[in-house]
Amino acid sequence: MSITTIRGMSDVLPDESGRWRWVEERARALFHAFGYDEIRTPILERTELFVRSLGESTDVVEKEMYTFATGSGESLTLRPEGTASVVRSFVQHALAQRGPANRLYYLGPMFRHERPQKGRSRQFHQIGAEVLGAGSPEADVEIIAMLWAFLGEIGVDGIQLELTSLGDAACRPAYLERLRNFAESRVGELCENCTRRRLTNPLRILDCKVEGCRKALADAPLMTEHLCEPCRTHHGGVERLLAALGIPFVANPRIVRGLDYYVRTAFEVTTDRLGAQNAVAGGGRYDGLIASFGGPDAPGVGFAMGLERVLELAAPTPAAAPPVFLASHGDESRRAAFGLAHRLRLGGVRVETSLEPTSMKSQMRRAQKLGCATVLMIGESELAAGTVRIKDMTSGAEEDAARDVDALLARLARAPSGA
RNA sequence: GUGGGUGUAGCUCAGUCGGUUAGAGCGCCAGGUUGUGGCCCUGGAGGUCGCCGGUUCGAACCCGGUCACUCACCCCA
Repeated sequence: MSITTIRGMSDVLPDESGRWRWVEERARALFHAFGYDEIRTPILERTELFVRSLGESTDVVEKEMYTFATGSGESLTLRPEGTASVVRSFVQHALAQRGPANRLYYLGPMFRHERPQKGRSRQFHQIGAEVLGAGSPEADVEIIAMLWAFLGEIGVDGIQLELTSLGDAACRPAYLERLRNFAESRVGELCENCTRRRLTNPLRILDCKVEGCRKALADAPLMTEHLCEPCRTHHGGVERLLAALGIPFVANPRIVRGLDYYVRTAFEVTTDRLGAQNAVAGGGRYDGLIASFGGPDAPGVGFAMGLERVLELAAPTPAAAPPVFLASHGDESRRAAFGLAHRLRLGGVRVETSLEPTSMKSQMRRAQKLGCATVLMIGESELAAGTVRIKDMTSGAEEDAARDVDALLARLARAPSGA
């Protein structure tokens, strides 16, 4: 084998692509019911878009982006997440003019240059949704409810919804100061990582897994205890609405988001079944991001879920209808069968045939292997009679029927296999 | 970027103390009645033993290097 996929990027082979399609189609259908429309943005964007939206000192921007320069010296980046592009598009095309709130979803590949491991690859796929232009708790809860409903629909279990508020520009700076001071007072007890992080990204020390840090920070001040009045009201509204919809959540004031743009609501859907990775989906509110890109002062909230991770946890894929096999014997029969297969296919039936002249035995074996419930056969006698033999693979019964496309289509639609 | 584990057929894996032509199961292809599946039987295709170098009369096996995959750290979807 000479040329292979590059590290961290994999093929989705025919045996698994049906599962991907199932999940994607269920998402589209449900999101549609919630009033969301798809938005498709380019996979490649100007590097600046991500640097400015995600934050210069985030891990994603600092070390995980696939960035390269074009011949003319522009710096481009393969998107590491979806929200930045949606916001860019919202501003560029003045989508605020479409109405008070834009409900959008997207789906597709994202790229981060990390060391691959279980549940983490360099090209991965996300399905995400955003509400742009609505700042109410209802918007947050609608999007969480949609996410939660989707995960339930495809049979993902063993998950929990974690929720917190990250405050906003009015209350977060003062809180961060308080947290820094607290960390400073315990600096001797912190791990090496946290000793450094207390300056660069103090929130991060709150979810450190090192035992010593957990103890040292057990009574650290929490953002949720220091929210300003508007943030507190908003957060209370979110919790109340979630409860009203019967969506179970656990308050986790130590949730840390990897991207700088989040304010107020932040949430995560977690599991303990994905190896070291525990996030299935995550999201939150990002009021201010749109304005910072020159758009209207519109608030926004959204989520993204990792498709590979969801695929890992979802129920088995529902079985697809098996094809009908059209077997033939003899050159002339083959030509007749070739034409019939074409017309049946135009009628929407999935028809398998042998593309080479092979024995009836071999064709039957193939049909068996494919799980066909019905096999159509054309040989010398059927050719002469203008009929087709229909075999029921379960009972083994055979009968002859007129070689009439409409009649066959009607019949196959009723049969256990076919359209 | 750092550490651990693993690399033999499409897949899962055997392979003795270093020994002659590298195996099994599954899968794939064909055949076992003249136009008929499953079970069974027979045959066939398919290998740079990850790669490079070293030790040796001789290496899948021992040594060094390297690459890939994988798990974990870090971080996240």
